[in-house]
Amino acid sequence: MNSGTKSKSVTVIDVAKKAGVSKSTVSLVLTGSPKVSDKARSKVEKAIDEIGYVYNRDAASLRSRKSNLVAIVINDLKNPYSAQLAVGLEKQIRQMGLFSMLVNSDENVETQSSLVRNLKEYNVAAFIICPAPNTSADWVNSLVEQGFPVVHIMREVAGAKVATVLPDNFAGTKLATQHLLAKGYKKIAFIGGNESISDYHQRLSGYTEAMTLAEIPFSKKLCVQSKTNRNGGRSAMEEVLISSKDIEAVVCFSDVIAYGAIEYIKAIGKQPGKDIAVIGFDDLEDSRLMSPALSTIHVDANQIAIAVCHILANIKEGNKNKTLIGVDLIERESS
Amino acid sequence: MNSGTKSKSVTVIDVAKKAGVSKSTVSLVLTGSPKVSDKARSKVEKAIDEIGYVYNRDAASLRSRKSNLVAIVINDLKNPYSAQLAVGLEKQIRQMGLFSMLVNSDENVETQSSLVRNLKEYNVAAFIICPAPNTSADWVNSLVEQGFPVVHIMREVAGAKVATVLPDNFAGTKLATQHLLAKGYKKIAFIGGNESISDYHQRLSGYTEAMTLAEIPFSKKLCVQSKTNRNGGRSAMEEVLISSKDIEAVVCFSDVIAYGAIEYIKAIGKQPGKDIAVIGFDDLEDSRLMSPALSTIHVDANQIAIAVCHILANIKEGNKNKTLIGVDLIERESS
DNA sequence: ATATTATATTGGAACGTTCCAATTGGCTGT
DNA sequence: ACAGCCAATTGGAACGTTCCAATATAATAT
Repeated sequence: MNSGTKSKSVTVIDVAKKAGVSKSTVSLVLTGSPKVSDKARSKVEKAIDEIGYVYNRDAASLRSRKSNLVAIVINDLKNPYSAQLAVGLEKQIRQMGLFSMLVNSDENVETQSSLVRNLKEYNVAAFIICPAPNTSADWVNSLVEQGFPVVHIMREVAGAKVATVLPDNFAGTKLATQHLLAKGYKKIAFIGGNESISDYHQRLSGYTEAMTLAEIPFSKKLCVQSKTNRNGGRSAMEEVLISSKDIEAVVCFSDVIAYGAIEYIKAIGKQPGKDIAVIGFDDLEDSRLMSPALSTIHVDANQIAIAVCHILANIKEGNKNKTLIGVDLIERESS
Repeated sequence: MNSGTKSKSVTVIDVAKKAGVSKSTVSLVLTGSPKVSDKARSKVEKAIDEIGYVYNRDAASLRSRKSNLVAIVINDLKNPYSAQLAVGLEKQIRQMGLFSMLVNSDENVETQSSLVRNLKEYNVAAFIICPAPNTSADWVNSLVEQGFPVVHIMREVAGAKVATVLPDNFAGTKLATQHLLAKGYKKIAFIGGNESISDYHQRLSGYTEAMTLAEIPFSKKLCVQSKTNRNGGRSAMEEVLISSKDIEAVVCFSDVIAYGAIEYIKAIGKQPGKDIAVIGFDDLEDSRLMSPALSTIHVDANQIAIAVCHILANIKEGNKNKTLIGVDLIERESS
């Protein structure tokens, strides 16, 4: 198709005729102006219903140079936490009286920039971006310089002059590691995730910080990177167990990684939570339901959404700050 | 904000001046017309780069009454299969040279109609809808009558005059059930899902058909409905085991339901795939990786996306047909 | 050469809305 | 009764693009 040609549209002028007022008055009603009389307003509203008028936002935003479309650029919709976040953002944005559209960059920086290029043409009012790996600061900064409000979520781009909302990754894995230390475990691994994304470094240093404070020397062998999907967790667990058979506990980069790790632990006939303690990060819904239920670091997606919308609402202030969202330790059966 | 006022926009006229041609020529270049000389085209393209011009689709679609925006209205983005489907659709639509925007109805019919009302204002060219439960045929039909191309996916709305693409649910559960029967199981339950959505009935009848053909009398007790999330599967499994302790196998409404069922089976100390066989529906990525790996009915999300785009491309034919996507039995450890 | 056709280019009108400056109408106070 | 004022309403211009009919240019045939 590549076209959606509607026959002949009902315009504001048709409404005006039907209601016996001028098109300007109709426009005022549509934009919710307070300076229109109740009588006129109800006449217009009645006419709109009768005549089946649909507001044409193309014309409106062309003329007014305004938009209430917010783009949410998600890195990977298939990731359950991303999906949860997207849903939370969507709801929150709608509550602000704005409208959101969701697109998926699939962790691909070229797809991401192509999407954003298109979205600019569609006159979006703002961008909420969970940046794909290797997103360049220059790219983001130029987007901002062009006048687009931009908020980053979950990941930081070094050098980007952009407001960023993300969980307190450092505190999270520190908490997780200290929880395992308190249980008496000493040989603790950190598995999953990939150094091409900023949260990896933060989560890794939370772990090393806790280990260092406990005066346990850092061992590179105990840190194994992987893809961020379940399979990645599985093979990272396998790899770390090959080099260090006596591991007592693992801090996982995410819940999904933990799922994979638990799969592998079960597969070799050991019991997660008993033979090897496991703790995740995110607190997905499934983590509570699985068995053994997964201990994890809870990150409230709604809180992130609320913080993002707060920044969006005050974007004129030119907020370029980092907002850290607090995290909670959730202790379940796996640790 | 509620506005994204850009200072002063660079227009097609500025490009024309810079390139030394008329605005009409620039427009022809932008729309990819073949009737513009190579020389003029390259002059224009150079000017566009130099001057930093962004195409204004609001103006374009206002004037041309065309749009290449396709809305994907998903029922529940948190559901992994929906997410997979959404990603597939997005990619496929982009390949057609169109642009897609994703919104989430959250299984709520009011949210759904509010979203669609808004999307109409944004001049979308077509709607791809996975209808929320209790979507009315009248509502859909009026959308079609207004001239919007509409394709339904995954679920049918009785009485809706709309092209629909969905997996062959009936064949799927029949296949699944016959697979279990061939393994020698006779006491087979069907759990999960909810009669408010059309695929439930189709999947249920695939099961009953297979049972009837095997001359096993239908027992209502063996069919337990539930919410479509993991928890639903868990409690459905629990419920069906209370009334019939001797169940040998379960056909699950979906993989997610199967995950819940397997949780419960493990929780009561039995072995899924050994004590009780389990088969799912969808074939999520995790199903292959978990242990025991889940037997399931594979439904190719990309094939669905391709079928949808095919219909979209030929929408002028007024296609109102049902397109069934073939399914495959995937035999793994759980059965 | 000129007439003919095909090809490229062009300026003005139009899409449906909002903005602006101007007008109308209803009050109040004198 | 009239000036003054505030509130509500209004018509025309403008937003940036595409469409259309017309013109300019190039290529071919006579």
